[in-house]
Amino acid sequence: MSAQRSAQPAPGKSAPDSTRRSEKSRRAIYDAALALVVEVGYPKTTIEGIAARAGVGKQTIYRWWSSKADVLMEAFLDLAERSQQEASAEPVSYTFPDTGDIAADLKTVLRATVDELRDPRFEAPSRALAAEGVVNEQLGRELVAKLLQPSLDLYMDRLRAAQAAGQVREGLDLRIALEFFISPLAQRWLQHTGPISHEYTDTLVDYALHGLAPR
Amino acid sequence: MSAQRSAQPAPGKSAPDSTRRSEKSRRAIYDAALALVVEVGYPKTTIEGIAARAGVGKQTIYRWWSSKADVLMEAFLDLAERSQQEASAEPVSYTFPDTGDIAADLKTVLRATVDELRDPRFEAPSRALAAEGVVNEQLGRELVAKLLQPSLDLYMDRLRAAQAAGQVREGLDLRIALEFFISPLAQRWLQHTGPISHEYTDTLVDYALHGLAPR
Amino acid sequence: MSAQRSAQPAPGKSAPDSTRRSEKSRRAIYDAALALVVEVGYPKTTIEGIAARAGVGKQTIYRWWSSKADVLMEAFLDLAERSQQEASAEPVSYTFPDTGDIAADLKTVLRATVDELRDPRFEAPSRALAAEGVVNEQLGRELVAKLLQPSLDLYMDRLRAAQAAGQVREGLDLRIALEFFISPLAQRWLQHTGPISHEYTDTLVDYALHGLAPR
Amino acid sequence: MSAQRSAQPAPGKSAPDSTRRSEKSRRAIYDAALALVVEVGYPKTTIEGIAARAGVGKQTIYRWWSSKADVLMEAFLDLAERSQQEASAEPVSYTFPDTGDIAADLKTVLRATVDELRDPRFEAPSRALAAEGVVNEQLGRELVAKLLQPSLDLYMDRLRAAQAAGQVREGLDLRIALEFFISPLAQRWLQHTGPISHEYTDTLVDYALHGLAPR
DNA sequence: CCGTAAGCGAGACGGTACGTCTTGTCTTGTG
DNA sequence: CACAAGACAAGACGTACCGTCTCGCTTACGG
Repeated sequence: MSAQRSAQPAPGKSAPDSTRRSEKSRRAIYDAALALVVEVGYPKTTIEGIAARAGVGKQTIYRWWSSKADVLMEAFLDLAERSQQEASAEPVSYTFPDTGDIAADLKTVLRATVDELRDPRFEAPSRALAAEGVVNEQLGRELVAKLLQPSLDLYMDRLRAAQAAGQVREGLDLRIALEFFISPLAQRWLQHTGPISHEYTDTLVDYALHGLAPR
Repeated sequence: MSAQRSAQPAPGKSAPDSTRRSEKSRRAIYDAALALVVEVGYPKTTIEGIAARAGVGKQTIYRWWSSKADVLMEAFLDLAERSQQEASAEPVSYTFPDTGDIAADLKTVLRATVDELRDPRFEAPSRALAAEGVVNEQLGRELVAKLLQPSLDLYMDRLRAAQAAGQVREGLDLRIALEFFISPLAQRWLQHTGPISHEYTDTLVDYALHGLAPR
Repeated sequence: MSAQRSAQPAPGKSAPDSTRRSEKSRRAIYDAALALVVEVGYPKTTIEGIAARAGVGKQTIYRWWSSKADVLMEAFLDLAERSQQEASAEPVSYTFPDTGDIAADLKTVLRATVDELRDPRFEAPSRALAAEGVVNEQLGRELVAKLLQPSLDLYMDRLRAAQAAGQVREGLDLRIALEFFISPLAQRWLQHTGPISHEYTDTLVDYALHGLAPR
Repeated sequence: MSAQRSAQPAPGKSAPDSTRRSEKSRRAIYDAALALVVEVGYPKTTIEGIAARAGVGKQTIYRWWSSKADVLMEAFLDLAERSQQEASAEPVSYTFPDTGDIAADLKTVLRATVDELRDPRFEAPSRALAAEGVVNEQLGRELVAKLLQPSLDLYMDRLRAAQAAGQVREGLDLRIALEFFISPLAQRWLQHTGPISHEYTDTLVDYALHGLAPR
């Protein structure tokens, strides 16, 4: 992904030949990066440390990625992909449950999200990336596009179905409606403004749907 | 503020005597820190740089603050205080408008918030601190307590008044209700998930109040 | 001594009033300086360390001395004076033995010198001062004048007496003759070019007197 | 030389690979160190200053040397080697003149030594190293072994030849005899106890040989 | 005998250098 | 030619001292 960026002409520097890239090194770097972020935290995770732990030369990292955040982002995307493939038969894309009961479906998904946000394997790198994205707009947008947007699209689809089924008022901007479910949880998690739990997301769904329901 | 922290026993290191602290240096450090964050960004803002720009020895920074984030947080709190005092007759505390129309009042305040989030003087340090808070829970909580909570309390008061006036349904958890106004804006700003504008926050208020209104 | 230097007009800075000087502080500073040089070595002996150990403000040191070497020099002179007063009835000045046998007398004195050079109470500060004097000519000359010269004068007197008694050839430059006894020992001690012992100095005396004896 | 020291196991820190060492940096560091010692004096010569002047990172100094004194010692040894190679056809070792007249030969060599001690290119670093050696026994012994001993050996050889030729008494300890020529000059130079000149060393030779001559 | 001006302990201050750590580039061999 | 290894220039880190500068507090003197 970053390799795509690097594959751009990159004036003056001839781009590396990605066909000869060592898959073993890539894996080792991902693993080292994620492990270090979990163990010592993002700020103390250094490129040198990743290289040493991965048994890789520093140049191998600089050749393929442009920054520590870039490494971590790819490592995390890879982690997310792999753990999805574990969890589901379908290779790449999540599916959003559709039992016909929009409230129940949203609660199910949000409960799963809460669990994920609390899983320490995910929490450390997610926070690190989120923090980086707050300050670095380019990386932030990339994160949103690659990590967040796919999920949001599934929500949107489900909400559209609910709207078609008359469970959500006509004419609503679903992008904004969606935020009533997502953003409060996001903010509590990002800014430590409150505890997150299944009860909390359930309440969120109830309150928000109340406002979205047809009159 | 940091002085209060430093006033804790601080085992092994005798705490500095805050009565002899140089006010001039403190001011110069605040100004330098804020200016540098705006000019070169948070990661490239260094303690050495702040010291040099403030015309101050590094030790004077390390004596009174524990980290770059700590310096910036106090500098920002100080900035916030000063710009409030400029803006209002009342010395320290904001007031939340209460025209009797909860929708209008919320829109007013949120529009002001949008303006503030876009003011470059505020944006750079706020983002830096927010990012730091995402990753560093202790600092995150401190930020929330000192910067966010006072504002949230004013929202809560206003919502309670609206509830008393019958504009908001009885029995609602206002802390959660509040998040419908605050969190979507916060997330859009923090994560660059969407544009923020007066129109957006107006819509937010309309949608959210719809769900909170009495049946 | 340094007070005498400081008592010079010192343009711009009014000289401190030495009549009001705290004797207790001076003593404490001497003791601290000597103890630290013995314990941690000269380079790691700092003015701050001396002040802290002496329970004295830094300014009290800077008021009366111009440098670490200056403090140590006075402290050492004081030590030398005190240990002389212990050792002899006569208050200040050494005496050089005169048994009529120049060889025996020189051997006696040089043996005592060897013992002193090996006394750890003296060795650390002496080396420190000597080293400083190698590099800092002004201090070096001061050291020679105050510490070395008085002893050398006694040697000269004794050699003159020996010359009068016909034990040393007429017409010799005694200042140079003297160096045959003193310098080899000095060099061995200063530069670690060889071991120093009573046997060594005895041999030195024998060899040297051989060259100085009348033909 | 330091590389040899560094080649010791050096527990915990893997030793740097001296085959990849930058010769250019080494030269630049030597030059900078010597120049700074001459220009600003040893105490004001800092590692940072050397690095800056040599256009070298500080780490490059710390990688190969353990202290300022260590750098200077190697720089000085290198200087000494280079200026010997300039002066003589024979690559490394000095030669001591042997005209058959021991007095004349000693005077020649000592006059040359006096000239060297007064050459400002040599004086500043020599004094700095000598001073360091007074206080730091390990470094002192290293200095003696590497700088002084080779010269002393040549003296010894010459004295042995003189002894064989009947110009010096049998049975004398030549190591001690040697000191009559060397040490007085050394002390005058080190401790500023007297002026040094060709006349002085000539006298020294005359007086000392007098005592060493056969009866 | 009382104020006032020193010396004093304390320690904050603007600085400089320390020795360490990391960055991103470059170089040297190996596979 | 990608790679592991790691030397290199650069520069920030947090610490230790430097020498100067207030602070209050004795402490002795001089009006």
